[in-house]
Amino acid sequence: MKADILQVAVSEFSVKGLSGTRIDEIARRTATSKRMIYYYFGDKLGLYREALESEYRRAREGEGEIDFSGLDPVDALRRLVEFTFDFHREHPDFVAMIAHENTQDAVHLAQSEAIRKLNQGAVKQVGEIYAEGVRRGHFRPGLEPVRLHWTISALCFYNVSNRHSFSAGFGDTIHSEAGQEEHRRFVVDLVMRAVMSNSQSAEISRFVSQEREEPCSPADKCPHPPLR
Amino acid sequence: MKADILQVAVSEFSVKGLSGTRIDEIARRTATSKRMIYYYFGDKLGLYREALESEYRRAREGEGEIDFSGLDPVDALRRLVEFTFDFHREHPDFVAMIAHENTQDAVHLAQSEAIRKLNQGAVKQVGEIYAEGVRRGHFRPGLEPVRLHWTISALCFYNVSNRHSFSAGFGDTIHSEAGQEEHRRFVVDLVMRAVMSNSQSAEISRFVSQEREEPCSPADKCPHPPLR
DNA sequence: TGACAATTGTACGGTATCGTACATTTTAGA
DNA sequence: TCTAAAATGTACGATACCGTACAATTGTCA
Repeated sequence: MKADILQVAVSEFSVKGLSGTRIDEIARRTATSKRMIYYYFGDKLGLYREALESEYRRAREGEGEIDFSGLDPVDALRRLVEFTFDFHREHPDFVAMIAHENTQDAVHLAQSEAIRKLNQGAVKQVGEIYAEGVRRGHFRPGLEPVRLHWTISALCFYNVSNRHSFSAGFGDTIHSEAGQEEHRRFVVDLVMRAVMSNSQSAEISRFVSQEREEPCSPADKCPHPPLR
Repeated sequence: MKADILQVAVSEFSVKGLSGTRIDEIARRTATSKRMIYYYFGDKLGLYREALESEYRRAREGEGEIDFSGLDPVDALRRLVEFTFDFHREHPDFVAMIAHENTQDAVHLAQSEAIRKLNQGAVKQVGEIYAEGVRRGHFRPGLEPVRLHWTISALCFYNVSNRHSFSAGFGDTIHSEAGQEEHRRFVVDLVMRAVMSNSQSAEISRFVSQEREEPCSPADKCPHPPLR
C-alpha cells in the first residue's frame, strides 16, 4: 500500500517536480485514496522526501552487486563504467528526480543522510580500482578519485537525463537501442583513455564508430566484441 | 517590458518548471502586472515557450563569437571546449530549463525550430575542426562529430546541471571557484584524450591534479599554464 | 466477545491559481 | 486636436489544490 503510493509518487515527482506535482493526481492513480496519503506521509513534502529516499535505496541495492573478483584494475574499471552506464539507463526516474533537485539547489538531497553514504561508497570503489591500477603501472598517477567518479557520473547521467533534448536535436543515432550499445562502448572507452598511462593507451583504448569500420574478420579477433 | 517579464519568467521556470511556476508569482516580481503577461503572451504556455526560445536566442548569440583564426585543430578544439565549458557556467538558467524539459520528454523543445538550428551549428563546428585534425594526423579517425559534440556537451552540461547534488555529496572541491579553474583544464584534457591519435596523445594530454604535482620550475616551461 | 488501535471513506473549508470582463488610460499618427 | 490602436488597472468567476474534520470500518489480541 505504502509502496504503491511511493511508486506512483516517484513517477509523478520525477516528471513534474515537487511544486508541479498534484497530490490529487497521485491519489487518482493509486489504488488507495488521498486520505491515505496524508495518513501515511503527513503532507506533500513528507511524501516527496520519502519518494526521494526510496529511489536512493533502490539505487544502493544494486550497488554492491558488481563482482570484481579476479579482475585486474583495467577490466574492473571497465566493468564499473558499464555498470554505472546500465544503472542510469534502468532508473530514469531516479535520474529525473535528481535533475529536479538540482534546479532547486538540491536542498532536499542535501538534508538526507542516505545520499552521502551512497556517494561515498561509489567514490571509494573507483578509488580502490584506480589506486591498484596506478600501482601496477596501467593508470597514470595524479588523478583524484572524486574527479574520476565525476567523469563516469557525468557521462552516464547525461546519457539518460538529456536523451530527449539530444534526440530532438540530432535524431536517435545515439539513443536508439542499437545506438546505445555502441555508445556504451564509447563511454567506456572515454573513461579508459582518461586514466590509462600514455604509454599503454594505444593498446587498450580503441573505440571507433562501427559504421565507419570494416566488419571484423575473423570475428574472434574483433577488438570491440559485443558486451555481455 | 516584455523583456522584463521574460527575464523573470525564465528565472521562475528554470527553478520550478512549467507546471510548478505560478503566473501570479511572476507578476509579483515584475514591474508590470499579471494583466500584461496575458496581454503579451496569451497564456502560461505561451509565456513558457517564449521564455524557452529567448534563452536559446541568448545562447546562439554567443555562439558565433569564438575566434578560431590561426589556430590549428588541436588548439581550436581546446578553445571550443573551453568556450562550451564557460558558456554553460554562465547560463545556469538555460541549463536548468533544458533539464526541466527533459523530465517531460523535451516536448516543447522538440516543437521549436530555433533549437535544431542551434545544435546543428554546434555539430558542424566541431565536425570541421575534427576533420581537419584527422587530415593533419593529430586526431584519430573513425569518430562521428555528433558523438564528439555529445561528449563535450555531457561534460559541460553536467558540470552545471548537477553541481548542487555533487557538491552536497562530495564537498566543493570541484565546484568552488578555484576548483572550477582546475576542473576546466581537466575537462579539456578529457576531450583531447578522446580524440588524439594514440601516437600523439602522450605529448598533448597531460592533466594531473595540481595538488599532487610539484610546482613547475622554471614556470615558463609549465605544461599546463593558467588559461586566459 | 470486548476494547483499543489501525485504517479508511466522505465531505468540505480555505486558499491559490488560471484566465477574463470591462472600463480606462496612454500612445501614435493623420 | 481627433481618432484608432495599444496598453493597463481592477475586480472577479471558476476551478484546482492542499489539507482536515468527523464518522465509520477493520484488524488485533486478550
